[in-house]
Amino acid sequence: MKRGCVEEVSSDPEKRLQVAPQHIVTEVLQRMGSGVSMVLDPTPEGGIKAESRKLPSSRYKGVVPQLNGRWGAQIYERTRRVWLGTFGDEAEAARAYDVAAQRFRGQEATTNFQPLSETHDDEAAELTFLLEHSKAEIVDMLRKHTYREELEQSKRDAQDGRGAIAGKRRTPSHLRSVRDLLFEKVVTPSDVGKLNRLVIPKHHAEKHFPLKSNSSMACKGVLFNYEDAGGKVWRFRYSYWKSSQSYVLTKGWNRFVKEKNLKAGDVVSFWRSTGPEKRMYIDRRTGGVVCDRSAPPAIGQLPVVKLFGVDISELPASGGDAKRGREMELFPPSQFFKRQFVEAL
DNA sequence: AACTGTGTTGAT
DNA sequence: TCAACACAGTTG
Repeated sequence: MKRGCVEEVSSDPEKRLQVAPQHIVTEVLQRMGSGVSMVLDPTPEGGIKAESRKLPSSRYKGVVPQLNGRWGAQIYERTRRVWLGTFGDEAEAARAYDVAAQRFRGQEATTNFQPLSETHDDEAAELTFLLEHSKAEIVDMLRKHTYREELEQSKRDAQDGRGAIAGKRRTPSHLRSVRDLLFEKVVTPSDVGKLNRLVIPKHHAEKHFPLKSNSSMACKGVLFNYEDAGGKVWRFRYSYWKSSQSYVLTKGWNRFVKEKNLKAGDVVSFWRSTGPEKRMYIDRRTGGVVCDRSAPPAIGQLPVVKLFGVDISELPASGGDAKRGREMELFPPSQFFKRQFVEAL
């Protein structure tokens, strides 16, 4: 039910209606809190109580009703369904579908609303944003309802670093494995406790992750994407807490602690790729051992390619084209340790 | 208990 | 591809 604070800051969705809702006509029967066919709802609906159990179809493509009155969004890729999350608002679900459709199928995709056009600066930026992220990343953002927020952040970032490296291409993955260790921290009890935050030592924070003080970024924080040794992407909110005058990773940190079973005394290290991409990596190890700087956590060079425990080296590779598998950056939300989709370009 | 999203199927 | 339906698996 919670919504991202920056929700729908950009383009007005209503003006973008492209595919007219086909069945505006029969506004569907109100969904009573009842389930599909299980509950014998005694509602005196005047004789159509049989129908009253049926879920209302959505007028939007890719949107399906949920029993609780919410809406799910989904898109199909080949034979597989890719779930895009649930939404309280039907149109919001439809917008999620549109985002996925345009990332999965390009600008020609059929959308519920006006598709993104490169003629508007704003929408061109969004198209770029879409291409800069893998399908899995986009889906993850949609499911977590962080898409708008991350899009806006990327626009802000683009403002800052505009100029020199305008039209550069994506760095090939084999060039992304070179990483510099930025710093590491032995986590304290409070870092792994119920405070749900990691304090970044001030000197490291100011050196590697400077926040312009007084900027909105400093108060509300920014989102960081980190990749772990398994290739999974973690998103953390990074911000400055005035009260304690400290830099912290907040939202998202708790999940990392839980999933990695991080304990006080363990060491987390932060890395950055040396290429122009400036990808960031996070790694962890159990307490005490000194890190070997010459051996950064490498992915993509392992003999066996594993994705969340699933060996993907056997997946169909379609003609053995080397280009295939370029974008195998899967990182399904932690709940799904199954092969959701491996995208090839 | 409430909710999410997967398993499955039939229609297009 | 797609949505409808049922309901198992998760989450709060």
